[in-house]
Amino acid sequence: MDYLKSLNAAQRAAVEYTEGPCMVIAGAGSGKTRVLTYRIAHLINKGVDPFNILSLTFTNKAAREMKERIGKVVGESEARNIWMGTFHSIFARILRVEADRIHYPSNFTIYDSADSKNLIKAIVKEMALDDKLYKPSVVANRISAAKNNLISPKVYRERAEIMADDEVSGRGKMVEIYAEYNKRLFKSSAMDFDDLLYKTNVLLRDHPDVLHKYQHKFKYLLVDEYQDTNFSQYLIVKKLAALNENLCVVGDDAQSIYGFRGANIQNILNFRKDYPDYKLFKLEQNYRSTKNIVAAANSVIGKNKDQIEKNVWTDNDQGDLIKVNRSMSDNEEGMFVANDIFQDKANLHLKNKDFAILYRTNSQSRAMEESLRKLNIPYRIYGGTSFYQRKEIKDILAYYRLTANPNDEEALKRVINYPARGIGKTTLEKITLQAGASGKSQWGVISEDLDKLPVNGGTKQRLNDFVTMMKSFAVQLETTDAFSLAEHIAKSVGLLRELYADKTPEGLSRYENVQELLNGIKEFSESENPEFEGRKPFLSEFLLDVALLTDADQNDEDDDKVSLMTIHASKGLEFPYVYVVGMEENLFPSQLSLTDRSELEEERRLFYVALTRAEKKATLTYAMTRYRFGQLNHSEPSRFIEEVDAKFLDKPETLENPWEDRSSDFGGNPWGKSNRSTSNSGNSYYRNKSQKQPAKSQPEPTFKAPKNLKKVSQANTATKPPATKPGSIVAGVQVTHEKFGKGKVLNVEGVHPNEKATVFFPSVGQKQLLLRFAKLDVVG
DNA sequence: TTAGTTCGGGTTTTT
DNA sequence: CCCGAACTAA
Repeated sequence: MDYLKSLNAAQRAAVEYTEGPCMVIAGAGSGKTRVLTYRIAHLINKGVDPFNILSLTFTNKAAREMKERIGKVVGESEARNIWMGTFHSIFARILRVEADRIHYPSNFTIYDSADSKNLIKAIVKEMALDDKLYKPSVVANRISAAKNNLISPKVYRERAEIMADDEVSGRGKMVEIYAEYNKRLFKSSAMDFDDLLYKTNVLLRDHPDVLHKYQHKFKYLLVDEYQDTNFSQYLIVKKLAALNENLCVVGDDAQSIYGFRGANIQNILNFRKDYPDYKLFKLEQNYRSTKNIVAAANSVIGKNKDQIEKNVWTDNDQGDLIKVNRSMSDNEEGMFVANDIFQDKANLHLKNKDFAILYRTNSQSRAMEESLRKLNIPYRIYGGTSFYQRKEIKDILAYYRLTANPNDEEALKRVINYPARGIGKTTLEKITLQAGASGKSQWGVISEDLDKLPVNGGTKQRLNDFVTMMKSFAVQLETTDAFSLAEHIAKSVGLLRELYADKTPEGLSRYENVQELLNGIKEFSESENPEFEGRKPFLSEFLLDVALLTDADQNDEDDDKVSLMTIHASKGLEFPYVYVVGMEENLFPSQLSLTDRSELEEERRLFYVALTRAEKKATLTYAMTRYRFGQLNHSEPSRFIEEVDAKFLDKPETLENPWEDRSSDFGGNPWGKSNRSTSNSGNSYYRNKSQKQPAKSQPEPTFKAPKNLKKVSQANTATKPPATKPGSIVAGVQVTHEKFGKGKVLNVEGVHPNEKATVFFPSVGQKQLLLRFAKLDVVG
């Protein structure tokens, strides 16, 4: 048991205390993962069957990596049998097994947040509510909060204070939306993210035999990032652990950054109430960062009121001070960071992957990317619009989803008219209406009750063709392997062709993305997994977890690239050199957090997380001006810079005067002289300087003028009489058309208001024009 | 019904 | 600036 020797006293105690409840408070960089890994390895070495261990992590990637590390100690064949994954993926798996208990099919679809919001949007529209008031994001958050606190629509109605909240905000119909939303999910054989936890609670509550089964199965429970669990998750853990109480939770209250998602620090604080005889371990020695970084981070987090007392310290070197840099603009900030990386790399012989750039919001990546590209520094963005969120990927996945689960409403809406097949908005509305009235899904309506649908024959035919096509895919679900069917569908619906035809750079990348997805499915098809008993997996099996995959789960080629990501995404990671950019008021801390103490404290913890990612050196940067929604705005340095004890900062005097001449900063920068955008930024800086005021106060008159002009010209066209007088257009007359010029009417057919004229224009040839629309003037 | 265009509004953070 | 919704033209 060599691994025990590599642990310090506190770590070792936590690893060896295997029976009974315990909590490990793990300061940043204190070897938490190490403890978790060895604890599990230790359990297995002591004879615990891996099948009896459930370990819940925050990301699937963390689970994968931990399994790998455990495998190195106890052997891979043992490690693979541990139940390890995120709450969502583990309990989705269990829900599929036990689906019939809660009256769901086991192949239920998992709606991602975009699907949820679309459904909410549709419901708000159907209920004829004000979509400004009932914004999908607002409604989704409210429903999500309810579900995370195990409040069903029924309970919601009974809770006066919740209902009162809605009334006060003018959203009294919230609970009606919630109820309908759940109904529609069920009808679609779908669950949203929160349902995966909610329904697990229902399952364990209403089916004692099931609870019993899993209590026996999971004799040892571990929960990582416990500070980020919500009530729903807390209760699942509590129930599962109730029999054996071999529960070990690991976390750090100082790193709780998911309060907006319902995470509840109180879960940590309440642990002692649920398990009065619990054992507490504190990991306080930091192995990651320099003394300066640790002390600076401590000085920041000390400003928070709510926290568990601990003393994080380190034996590491003193290290560099934390550098603070001011730039004139967001672009210049990007240039500074890229330039700094470039120079450090050369001077200190570092690799790209030694650097990370962290920001509060995804939109900040752009300025960084541009600058890195200019210096040919390879980088990788984590998060952002994830691969699976891209339109082209969601479109094609929607076909697969609908094939596997025809009741999936969101999938059906996505593909029924894409690529365009003449089934428009009106038709879809009729289908939805009838689905609501009949209790059937939309698919049920078009596949079973098509003759009752009040649409014309052509539309009926097209709907029928669509149904026939989808059925032809469905029959192959269990005969054709995942890749073959996926490829067949992509080709035969014409999606691949349509994307291939688009030769714009964006179109090209869309096509490549779809190819990448197909490659992924191919890989999956050929993977050898005992679950599939020697045959190739089916497409439905590929779909099971796809909604739970995120960018962080993408294969992590050990490329030598600079990492760019949000601070949230950086949790649990570490890098020698870290830049925290956009250190500005209203950005970090976020504007939305300023009115609420607990939210501001969460922002501060976020800053703490950012700082403690750094091993050797941290750099904080902020810009005086920043583009937001395409508009230049003035910004102030973040209060968090002030909150770091000044003795840990390298904050040059020159920062005091924002308008001094800094043009020499550009001397010897690696961009060279020819680079236009460098000098562009310089120009904007000088322009600001000469006006001696920040750019924000400029009212931008030049911006508005053309807008007004446009409006005027629009009004003019609107007041023009609709050109064609009824009855004046007959075969033989000469006409003029705004675009096509002179022409001769050859024929007029159809009855009002659908008269269609065939007109010959010497300029463009023969045209069919609807008189109701076309502006035709009779000549003479 | 569809395609093309304009308009308005949005930015936290993510399983 | 960038997206989707709404509007407009055919």
